[in-house]
Amino acid sequence: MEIKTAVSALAALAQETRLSIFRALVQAGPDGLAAGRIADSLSVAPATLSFHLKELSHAGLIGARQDGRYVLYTANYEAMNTLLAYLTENCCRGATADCLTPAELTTACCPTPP
Amino acid sequence: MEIKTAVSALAALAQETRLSIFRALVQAGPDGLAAGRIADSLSVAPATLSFHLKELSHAGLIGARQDGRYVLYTANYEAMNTLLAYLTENCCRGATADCLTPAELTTACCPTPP
DNA sequence: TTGATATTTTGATAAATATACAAACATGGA
DNA sequence: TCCATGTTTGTATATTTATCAAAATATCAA
Repeated sequence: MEIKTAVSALAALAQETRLSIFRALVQAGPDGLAAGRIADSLSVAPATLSFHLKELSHAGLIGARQDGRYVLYTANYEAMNTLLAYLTENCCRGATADCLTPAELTTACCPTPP
Repeated sequence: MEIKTAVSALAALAQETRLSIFRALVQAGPDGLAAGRIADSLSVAPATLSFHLKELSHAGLIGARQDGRYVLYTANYEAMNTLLAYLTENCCRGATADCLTPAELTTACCPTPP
């Protein structure tokens, strides 16, 4: 993972509204959530929500698909897992046996089958 | 974990120099690294490095201890693990069996024995 | 005590960004 | 066509953010 990619992802998450959106999507699972439902549950104005969704999307942390008149957003689990692995990469240089391996972290959440 | 805590941690990491510093400390392990060694390896001016170390420290991501005329900085593994667990909390609401549990993530790297 | 090394603080500067809202626009379905 | 769902644009405002030079602090050694 490129450091610039990691920095954009972290910057996108470093804001309360966006972090809440992202966590809601992580918890929603692969089916995702319609923009309207996110707006309702977080009490954010539609235009403001769109702005934040775009930020997360640009950072590669979420994806979107049209479903009828709804737009369903989903967490990009692979991107998240890659970020987690990047943060802990080469942890302790292996000095502590209990640390998770990069492989274990890249499948931390909803791993996509190869 | 409080969302504001998570946001400060993410904001602290959302900068190239600081992310590099933090990753270097994660890899250095519990012994840590002297400020000077970090400055050398990243080619950052001392004052600038101090500024960034303080940011990371305020966010609770690193700690420091004096060692002779050196100051040794260490990653706060517990804070990092807590952050990872917060991001993935309640992932998929358990729909995917393979997801790591919060407990597994809070010991992702260099877990502190209870 | 004096000098040398290591690190932090301060003050100044310069550039940039970030968030929110209102209103207009686009798209899909009944 | 009309309504519901979302997105875009323009605008306003406030707030940071990163860096450097120079001075200050701290520890050790001669």
